[in-house]
Amino acid sequence: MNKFLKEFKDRGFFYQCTSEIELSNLLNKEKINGYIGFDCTAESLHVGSLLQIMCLRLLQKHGHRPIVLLGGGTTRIGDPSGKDKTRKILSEKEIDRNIKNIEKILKKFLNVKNPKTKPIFVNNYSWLKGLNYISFLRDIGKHFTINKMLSFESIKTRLEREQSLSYMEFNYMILQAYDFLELNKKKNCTLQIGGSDQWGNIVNGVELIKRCSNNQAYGLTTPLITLASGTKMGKTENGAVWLDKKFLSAYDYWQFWRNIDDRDVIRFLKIFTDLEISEINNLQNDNINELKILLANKATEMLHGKKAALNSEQAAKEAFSGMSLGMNLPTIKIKSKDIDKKISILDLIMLSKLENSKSEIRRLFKGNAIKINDKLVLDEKLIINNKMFNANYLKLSIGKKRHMKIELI
RNA sequence: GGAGGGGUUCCAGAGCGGUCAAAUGGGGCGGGCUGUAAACCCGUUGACUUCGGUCUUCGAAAGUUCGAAUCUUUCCCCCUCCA
Repeated sequence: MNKFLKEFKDRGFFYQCTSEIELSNLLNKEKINGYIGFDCTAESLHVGSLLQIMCLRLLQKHGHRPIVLLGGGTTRIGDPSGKDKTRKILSEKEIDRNIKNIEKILKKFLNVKNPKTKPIFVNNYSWLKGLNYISFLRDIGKHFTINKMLSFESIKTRLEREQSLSYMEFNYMILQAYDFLELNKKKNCTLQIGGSDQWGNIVNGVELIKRCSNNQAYGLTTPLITLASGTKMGKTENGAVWLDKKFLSAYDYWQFWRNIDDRDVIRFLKIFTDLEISEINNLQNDNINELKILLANKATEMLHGKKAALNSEQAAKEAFSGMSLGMNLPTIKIKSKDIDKKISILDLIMLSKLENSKSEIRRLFKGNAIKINDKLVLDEKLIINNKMFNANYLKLSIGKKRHMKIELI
C-alpha cells in the first residue's frame, strides 16, 4: 500500500475511499494535489476541523500538495448534510471576514515555505459567482438525476422527517461536485478528502469529473471523532474549543488536551500530533498523565507555538501544585486606584470574566469554590486590598480548574 | 383540501387556573473520592438582591380573571393521519 495511505489508516484517519487500489497506485506514481473544503460559517475553526487539518499536513509530509477550499460561494448556500434545519444565511461581509480569519489559522498548521507542497488557497466564490444558470443546467445539471439525488443520506433524512429543504440547499451537492470538477480542471486536483458526512458530495464530484472530462479522481473520508464518553469532541467549560486564541487562550487549549479521557489519549496522539506511530506505540505503557501532557504540548505547539506550549505547561504545573503564583496563567490587569475604591471579590471575579453572572458566583461561594492565592474565600463581600498581592500579583481560582492571575498596575 | 396533535427554562420532557422560577432525566457547574482521568456519591443549575425579597421567563400579540405556562381570540411555526 502507498505510504501516505498506510499512514492515513494507521493513524485512524480512514473511513471510506473510492477505488482504493487505484488511488494507492496513483499516489505511488506521482505527487498529487488534494483538496479539503472548509465551512466558513464561523469566524474561527474549532477542534472539530482539526482532523481535516491533520489530513492536509499528512499530504504535505508525503510530498503532496494540499488545496484549501474556503467555501465563500457554498457558505452562501449552506450544506444540508447533518443538519435538521436551514442554517441562517450570513452576510457577504461576515463570510469574507471569516474566510480571512480561517485562512490565517490554517497557515499556522501548514508548511507554507516548501515550494513543492505549499498549499493553494482557493475560494469557490470566484467561479460560482459568475455561473450562468442556463449553461450550468445544460453542462452540469444534466449529469444529475433527481432520483439519485433523493437517495442521498443528507437529502433523505430531511425529507423523511418532513423538514423542509429548500431548492437552494438541494443544490448544495451539485455545487460541491462542481467545485471538485473546477479544481480538477484548473489545479489538477485529483483527490478530495472530507468527513464521513461528506461522502455523498464527494462521490458526486468524482462522478461528475468522470463524465465531464473522463478524468479519474478520488475521494477519501475520515470518521467522525467521538470521545470515549460517547460525545462529540470539542467542548470545554466555556463552549467550543476554538483554534483562534482570540476565542480560546493557548492555556485553555492546552487544558483541553490535558483533560482528555484516559481511553482517548493514545488514539489522539496518533491523530492530533506528528509523533511517529512507532514512537507512540512505544509510549503505550508510560504514565498516563505524562502522556496527556505530551499530547497537550504537541497539540498546543502546533497551533500556538513552542513557547506558548511550554508556558501553558508551566502555568498548569504552578496552578495545580498550588505552590506558587502561576506566573504564566492568563492575566488581567487592575489599576491600584480601583483597589482604593474597595472592590469586592465578587466584583473582581466579574472583572476577570471567569464568570459573568453574580448569582452564579454567589452559588460558587456557597459551594466553597472560590480561592485567592489558594486560600478558600467564603465571604463574597471580602474587599480586595493591597496585601493580597504578592509583588503585584494575585491568583484567583474558581474550582480546581479555572485559574487566573490578577496583576496590579 | 379534510381530521387531529403540538410549540415549556441548555436539551429531552412533565405540568393544564393559585401551593410554578415550573416535576423528572440528560448535560453543565461546584464539592467529595482520585490522577487536572473514568466510575461513583452529594449539592447546584433564570437575573438582581441590603438574603426580607424584587424583576423577567412557558411560540407571538390581545383578552377573561383578584390571580394564567395553564381559559378565550387572532397570528406564526411544527408534527401525525386521510384525500
